[in-house]
Amino acid sequence: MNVECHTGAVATSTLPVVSAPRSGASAACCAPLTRRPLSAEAATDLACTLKAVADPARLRLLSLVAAHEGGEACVCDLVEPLGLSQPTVSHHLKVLVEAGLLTRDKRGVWAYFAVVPEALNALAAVLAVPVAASAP
Amino acid sequence: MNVECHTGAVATSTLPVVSAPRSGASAACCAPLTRRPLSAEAATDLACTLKAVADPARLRLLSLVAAHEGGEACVCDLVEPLGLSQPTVSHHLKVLVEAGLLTRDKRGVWAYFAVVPEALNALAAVLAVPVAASAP
DNA sequence: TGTCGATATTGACAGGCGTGAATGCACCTG
DNA sequence: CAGGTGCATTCACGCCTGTCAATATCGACA
Repeated sequence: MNVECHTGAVATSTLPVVSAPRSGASAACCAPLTRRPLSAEAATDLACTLKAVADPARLRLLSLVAAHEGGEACVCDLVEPLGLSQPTVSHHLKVLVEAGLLTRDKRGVWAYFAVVPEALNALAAVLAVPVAASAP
Repeated sequence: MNVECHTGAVATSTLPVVSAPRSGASAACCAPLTRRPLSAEAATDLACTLKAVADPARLRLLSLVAAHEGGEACVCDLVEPLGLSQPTVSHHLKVLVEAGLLTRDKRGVWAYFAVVPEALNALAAVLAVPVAASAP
């Protein structure tokens, strides 16, 4: 497992989800995981994005940011409720941004983060099992 | 991060998804991640299940099993396409089973694995962003 | 310009995790 | 019963990662 996890695009495929917020939009937009085997490369990419989400601190960050007033929050809003140090929170936020799940908007001294719904929805779409997954 | 990741139930909440395949069904069945902050405990549980999925080998396993004839596959069907050793494949399968994402059915000498659609769908449901996540 | 406050980066450490070799176990078959 | 086969477990190793302390960077403001 030495994967780099570059930008955060998970098999961007050919059709972007909505309008590619950054470099590579988000998670595999239209590959229902089940149905047919993933290629090793596609699996690696998907795993990169999932790894970004598979952490309690980052899940709470996503949750906190989304639930925050205006749909955005700055680091100072997040440090206390998480109970982690500021550098650690900053680190997790960076991971989420690089995975395309969060956007960073620096206004003055503050950095405001907001969730990218398309990214989360794309992830959900990959995991979801289509109605007839095993019935050809 | 020292979390145990016991059975694989992610905040089973009160209403089971379909009929709890094992001990604790699967992933948080009805908590849209966004909307309101996750508790530390809920986040830990969710992360446990997500960690089980956030691995290239295990993603491919899920994919291979689901796409396999009959919707089930035994270890010997999976070792070669994955390119990993049999013990490693067995290890990954165990992780997926303990996360409630796969079922193990030992018939004679062979162990047949099948995906638990409810578990994957529940995971997807948690990640998906409801239509109006930031508009109260 | 100098200082303060908010955030990001670096360095270092401990623990977790993916991996394979070797081995054990259960079940079928002769 | 003996041998073989499919799968699980144990052990050990190395990389990855989450965390914090210390420090750097950048913008606001007097």
